[in-house]
Amino acid sequence: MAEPRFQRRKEDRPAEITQAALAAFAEKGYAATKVDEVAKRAGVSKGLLYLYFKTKEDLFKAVIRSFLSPRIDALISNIEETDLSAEEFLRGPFLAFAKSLPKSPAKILVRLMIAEGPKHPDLVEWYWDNVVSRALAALRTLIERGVDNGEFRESAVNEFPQLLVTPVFFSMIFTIVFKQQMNLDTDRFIEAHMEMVLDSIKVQTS
Amino acid sequence: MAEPRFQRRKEDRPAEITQAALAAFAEKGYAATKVDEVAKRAGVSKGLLYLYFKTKEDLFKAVIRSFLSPRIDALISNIEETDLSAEEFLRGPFLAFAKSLPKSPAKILVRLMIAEGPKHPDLVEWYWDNVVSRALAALRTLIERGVDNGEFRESAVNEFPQLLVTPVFFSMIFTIVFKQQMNLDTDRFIEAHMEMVLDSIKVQTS
DNA sequence: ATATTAACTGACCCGTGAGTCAGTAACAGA
DNA sequence: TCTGTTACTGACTCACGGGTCAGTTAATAT
Repeated sequence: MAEPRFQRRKEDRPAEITQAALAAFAEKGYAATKVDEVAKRAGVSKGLLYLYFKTKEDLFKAVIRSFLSPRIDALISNIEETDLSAEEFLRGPFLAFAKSLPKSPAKILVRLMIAEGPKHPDLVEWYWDNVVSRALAALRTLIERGVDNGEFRESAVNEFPQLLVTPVFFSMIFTIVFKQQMNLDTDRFIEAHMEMVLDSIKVQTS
Repeated sequence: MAEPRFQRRKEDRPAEITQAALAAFAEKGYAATKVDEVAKRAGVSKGLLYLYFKTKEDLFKAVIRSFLSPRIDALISNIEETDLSAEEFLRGPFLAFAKSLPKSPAKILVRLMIAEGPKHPDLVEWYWDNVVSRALAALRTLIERGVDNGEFRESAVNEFPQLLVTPVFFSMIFTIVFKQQMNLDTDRFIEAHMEMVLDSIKVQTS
């Protein structure tokens, strides 16, 4: 009759805890978030949390890893398998992805990486290997394809594919830090930047 | 004869302490930096630090304020008083300033603002009022001057002067987070972006 | 029913570091 | 040289939060 005080759900706990931790870190940052608080959000005792994650830092790393990998994998395979022209891909799927990021929880993770990265070098290394360098390589491939096609001229974007992505990061940070002060229209901001880039690298056809 | 154990230097202490705090925060971040450690770096006891700054948070705010104001004032009055054309100004003083930022301690402060900003809303407000909004306004004026001169066409940069500045922030963050992984040539990166922008907004004269 | 396993709880421990304050000594003035 | 002022010291307090563990209870097997 009496409700059981808890259930045993070994499988789901880690994901639930990670989710709760993301929310908590998002609100308060890493250092200011208490492990107890994360446990409470996940509907779990602190002791159990320490059964699944050895330390608070360990939990932090798990949060980052579990949320970033899927997204970036999707984009990369998208680039590799698309049969759109380079310009079409940039204007279509890439732009859509870029515009979605500042609205997604990813922006929280980016902030956490900036804030806590220097204290967790092995996490940064993982992040570089599994996310950043792969994304940069994929973008570079895309641009080169455009050059080979005769769509784009050879330009600094070949060397610095980051130039495609600066307004995305800017938007994420700007909206996090200054959300009380100003409401940046990130969609139009990112579109405008894309126009500038294409203006500059497209081969004139007239 | 015996060396005095300390000197009384009311005037210089605050600046020395802020300087020490900047260095410490830069290395470890805010939360992980101990007040004792800041005091030690400044060659001062913890008690004295608390004579000049009421709390650790107070110290943090003082650090931000004292280092950012001067730089931004210089840039703004520069824009207002220059007799260069808009393009000349962008290619000259503005570009030089933009390239200098990722190499200066300013990048540390930017990281601190991102990391700690959400926990210090009044600091963010000050930063917005005294630094960001003024800088944006000055840039907007500069661009409009260019349009009025017939140098530039009307473009998204009028509405989003931030577009001029995205690679600067990107460079600062990228070099902080990934300094072990990759050495971004921030000068060329920022120059390349400037070229793209000018390409895109310059009125064709040929 | 009973025993066994292991998922789970929460009170406790203890290092850490922000902030205090009673005392000390540098400097100024007489 | 003595005296008053106050810049300065550093040992101390105490709240806080990461991490532990002895015990409890849900689920499973016999």
